[in-house]
Amino acid sequence: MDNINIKVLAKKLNLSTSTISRAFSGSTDINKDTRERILALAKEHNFLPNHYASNLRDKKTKTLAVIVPEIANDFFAQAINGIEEVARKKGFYILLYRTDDIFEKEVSFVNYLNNGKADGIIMSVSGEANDHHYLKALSKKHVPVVFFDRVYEDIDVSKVTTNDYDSSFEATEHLLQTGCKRIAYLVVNKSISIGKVRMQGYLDALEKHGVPFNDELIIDCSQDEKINYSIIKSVLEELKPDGIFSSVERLAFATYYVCNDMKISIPKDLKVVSFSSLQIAPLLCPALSTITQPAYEMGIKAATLLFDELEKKDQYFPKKTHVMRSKLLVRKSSQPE
Amino acid sequence: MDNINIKVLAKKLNLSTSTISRAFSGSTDINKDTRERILALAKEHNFLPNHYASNLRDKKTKTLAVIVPEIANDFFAQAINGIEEVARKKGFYILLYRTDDIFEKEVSFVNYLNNGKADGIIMSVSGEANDHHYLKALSKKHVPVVFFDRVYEDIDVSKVTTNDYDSSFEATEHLLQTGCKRIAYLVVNKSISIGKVRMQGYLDALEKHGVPFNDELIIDCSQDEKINYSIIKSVLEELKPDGIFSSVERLAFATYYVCNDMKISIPKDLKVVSFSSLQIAPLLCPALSTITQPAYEMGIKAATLLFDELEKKDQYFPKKTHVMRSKLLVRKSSQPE
DNA sequence: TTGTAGGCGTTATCAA
DNA sequence: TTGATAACGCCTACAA
Repeated sequence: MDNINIKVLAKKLNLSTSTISRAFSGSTDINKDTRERILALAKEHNFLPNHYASNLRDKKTKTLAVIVPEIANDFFAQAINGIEEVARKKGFYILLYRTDDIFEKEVSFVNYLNNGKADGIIMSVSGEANDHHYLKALSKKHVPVVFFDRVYEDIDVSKVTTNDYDSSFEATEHLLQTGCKRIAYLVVNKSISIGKVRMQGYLDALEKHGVPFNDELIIDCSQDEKINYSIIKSVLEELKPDGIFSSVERLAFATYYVCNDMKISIPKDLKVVSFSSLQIAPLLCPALSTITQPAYEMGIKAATLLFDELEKKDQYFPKKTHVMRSKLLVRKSSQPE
Repeated sequence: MDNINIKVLAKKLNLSTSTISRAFSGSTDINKDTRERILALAKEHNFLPNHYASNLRDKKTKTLAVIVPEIANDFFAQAINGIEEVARKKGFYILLYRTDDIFEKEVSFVNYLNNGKADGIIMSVSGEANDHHYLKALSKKHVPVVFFDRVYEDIDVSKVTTNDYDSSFEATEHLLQTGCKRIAYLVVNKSISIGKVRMQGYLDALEKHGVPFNDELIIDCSQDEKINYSIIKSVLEELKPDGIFSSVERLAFATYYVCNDMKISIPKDLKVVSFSSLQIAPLLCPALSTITQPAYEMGIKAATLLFDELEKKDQYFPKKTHVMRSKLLVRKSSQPE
């Protein structure tokens, strides 16, 4: 019994395919007994209606595409958990895609989604704000998109972000108050929006406190951990900053490794604060001061916005930008002696 | 221009739908110019063949389902990375599902996959070895399955595991050699296979070294972090172990938190070793001794086995069990003074 | 090299 | 309450 479908069931029960179909659709237009007979036989044969065939008919995939730069990162892992939570309640499934922060991968995946593969997309973007026609094509097809955390400003979709500017400002100010004079800003790609916004908070805090801005201390890192290690190593050797403000978690880790090897003591010789949603930040050596975003809640919110939009497919849906609060958690790595 | 499909393209170009279809299938039975005209127009309209319709015809979804207990965990995150790597090269996509270690979720998702939703399944299981007919139903439909890390022994599918017994034995022996006399074994569900195997290594090491086994020191924890915290706290208060061997990463973290709060010094008062693929284990306070599994490679291997099986769909495919090596990495948390 | 026609499995519409 | 039929978009024999 290999290929089971409603036709086969119909024949076995001397019913029509439409009746079988109704047994699964929760329709009320069906006799209770009939339904039960059908479901019993279906169960016996482990039958469920073919998802792809149903989709072909109603153009509903019950699938959400989630696009993130990386997975092995507590922020995204928790955000995905939040998205999944909501999706599951709605009976939706998650198609996951990782871009490794490579813009081309993002484009190719989004294009792939362009023909009915998913009902909606939740993404944290990976590129710079230049050519986004691939995203505009989606909106023509009424595939709703929600950005979270990393967004393209020029695209009119709902967005879930955190108050990065404020947090960056606060973190930088905190470092200055602990006595730092030379704070390096670590960033992966300073021209994408998230790098820019976070940097602006840093810059403005410096200005407010009358600390001259030093271009050298903006450290543009890469995707490659080894390269980052050597970049940071030479920064510490040559520029001798007394504070590090990292816009991305893994650059803080790289800093820790370099400091371990160079016997630089955190926080005595160097204070470190980083954007990070690492749950075990308090367990690091020393405990890492973080700007922690409500990752799980952001996932929930992004998914909720997406479903709101999906459920009002026909009407115009005003795009919303939801800004959540991140928190500066001062720990040992940035404490004054 | 909302609904674009091959019919529309055909009409615009005065061609038949079959010709359009051929332009996308890489068929050679088509004039180069014709193909280019078609592809050009398609691109202009951002058209790609509808995945669901194609699937309905060829019964190929180009989708892999991945089922894991949790996502916010370096082991699984890295394994997923490995799976995705292979999948992407084959042009496949990943449908991700998280069970939270709840058996019912696993069953319901597997059942859902039972009707042509995915071409294959890679999973790390969440239940005990009892009723597995829901998995057997899959094999009847020739949906290949590969287990990784957490497996059901009684199901005949390919498996990718690590030498957990040896590593547990080695880790326990290591703790004994550093002078531990009372080693507690932390486990989440001691009756599932992975808990059992890891425990056996622990037991045998104790026996080899003539240390009497104490039932009290097998600590069965839960899914809930707060509950785990209090379980571990009372264990440390009342049973006063001098060593902890944790079969699961998050129980080691819980131990760290408890020790921080109770001012128990690791490794002086308590030595800790844990299964964990946490990449920043060396940065913890103190650096955590781990049994580290080759998570990424396991993902690669699992996906490769699955594709091997998919590509030989018609022939009989002998199920393979691939055992990879995990490594005991001794760090500060289990060092003798 | 291109076109015609039938069917993949389901469901909505309409009729009985 | 149930059944017949057409259609979703695509692909593949087969025919031209």
